[in-house]
Amino acid sequence: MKNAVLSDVFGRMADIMEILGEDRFRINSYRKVSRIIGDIPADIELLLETGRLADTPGIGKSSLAKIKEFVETGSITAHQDLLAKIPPNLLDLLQIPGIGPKGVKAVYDKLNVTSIADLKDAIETGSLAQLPGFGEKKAAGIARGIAFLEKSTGRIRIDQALEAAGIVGAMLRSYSELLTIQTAGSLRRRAETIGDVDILVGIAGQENASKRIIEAFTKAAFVKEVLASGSTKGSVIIETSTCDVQVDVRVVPEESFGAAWQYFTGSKAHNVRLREIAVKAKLKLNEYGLFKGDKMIAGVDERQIYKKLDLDYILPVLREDRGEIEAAKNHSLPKLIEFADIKGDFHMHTVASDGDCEIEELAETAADLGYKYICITDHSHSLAIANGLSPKKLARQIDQIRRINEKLKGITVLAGTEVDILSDGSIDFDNELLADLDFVIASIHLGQSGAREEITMRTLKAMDNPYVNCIAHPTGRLFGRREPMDIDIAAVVAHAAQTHTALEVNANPWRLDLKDTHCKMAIEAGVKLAIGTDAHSTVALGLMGFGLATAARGWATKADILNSFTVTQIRKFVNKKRP
DNA sequence: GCCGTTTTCGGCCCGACTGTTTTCAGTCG
Repeated sequence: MKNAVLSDVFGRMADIMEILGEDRFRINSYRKVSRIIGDIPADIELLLETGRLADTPGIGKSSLAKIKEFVETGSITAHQDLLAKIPPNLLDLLQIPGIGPKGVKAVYDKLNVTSIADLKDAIETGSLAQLPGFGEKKAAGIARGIAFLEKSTGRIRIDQALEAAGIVGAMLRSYSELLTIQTAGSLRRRAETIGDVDILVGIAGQENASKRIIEAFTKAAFVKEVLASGSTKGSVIIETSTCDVQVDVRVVPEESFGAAWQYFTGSKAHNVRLREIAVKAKLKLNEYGLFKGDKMIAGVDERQIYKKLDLDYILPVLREDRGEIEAAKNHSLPKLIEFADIKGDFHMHTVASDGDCEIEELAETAADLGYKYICITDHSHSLAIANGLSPKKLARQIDQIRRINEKLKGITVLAGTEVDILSDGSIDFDNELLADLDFVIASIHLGQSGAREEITMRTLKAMDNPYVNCIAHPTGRLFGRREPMDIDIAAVVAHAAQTHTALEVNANPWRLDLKDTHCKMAIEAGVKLAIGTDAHSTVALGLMGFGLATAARGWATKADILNSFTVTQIRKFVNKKRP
């Protein structure tokens, strides 16, 4: 929790310094520290104590002192000093697309604008357009930016981004079969949420073709608003079934496609590191290729970019500058979990609780996906709102599953439950009943707003139960709807390792819980991860890929993921904990 | 502010698009 606040403090210091026009390299350092702290899954105090923070690249003496001050006193003097230099609401202006630090400083200095409301007034009265360096068009653009900001919910979920990419991709494919079309950006990296959708188009030959493609894209029927339209790049807002999405299309010549794909996939931090490596090797890296002087030495193929920089190929899910570049240098990148490794799904609901379909339907769909098993995990009786099963009903479902298994070929249905962790940390079913199940996942649904100690205690106590094999959606977050519970993940991970309990990677794009950095933390502690789609329909079994990507973003290999186990191996895993 | 198989000082990644510019700054990714 402190990490997020601290990361924000460094970010805000950078923002203020930028408005004040201070040295941009210094500002960059603050931004980097902000990102690094935001990426750290463990509590910052712990890292500070162990001295590991001081060894972290990017965090120097000065930042370390500020972090120490924050941990000890709860605030940073330098931050307070900076805050005193600007009106409190001025930073809000930076959120508006179309106005940056220079613009914010100008409207503050010249028009005494100190908030978004002030800026709106300045646009309406025309005084913004009068300001040197601005003008009618710029003022109108900023007005649109404010409107967008007021309506937007911020970043979108990955399923929403994929829908937008599908819409634009289909249009581009129908425009010409000869185009190479790929998604890039945070969507390709399968980041947990997406800012805008980046689509890259490769064309062979003709000069004018690029401009025509951008024109066709920006004039397509799905376009709600054009943000930019040039000869190689177009940026628009499109409407999807659930929200408005910004989509950027960039066209590059085929011979540069690999370099461009690398470049537009990011992350920015990853790319900065790569270009630094290029510069050190007396090379230049941009979206058109890797160059030695004027000569292109890589560009068509993305893999060649990494190769020529003396790096092993880094999969998009790892490109966050979280140690993957160092690992690529000394050939120690993990072999990440792949869909082909997945043999089953640990979390799904049937009509017996709040799902839409029968056990057999789930089994058939899973078999079509190539799975060897599924685990049925309906809710338990305390979760009345989800029609949770009584002990009697669960006992009957277990019998039903045994009978179904006698008929099924090629796939095994495991009898399980998603049992509620009650307010005192006890489990919603008796151990006697749990002992009849093949696999038990436990989760908190009630009292999620409890204090940190309480939520953590409940979770740890649940893991002490010898029949609990996995904690489902450990933080309970729902993007845009519910903040994660206040829970000590480091303690949960340590206890999971101790009690031989797996942690779930919930694959639902609303959840992705555990998240990537928490997955990495769990893996480093030797904890197994169980990916569960939490499907309430057969279609939702297809969400596996999101959980898989999240685990892979946490550097998961086959050995870390319970879904790669056979049924026999799962029984062994379960029995190891049982009395 | 951070960092160092060319450096403890002097560097620090790269380009497209827009608008207000008469040669470029600001913003964005």
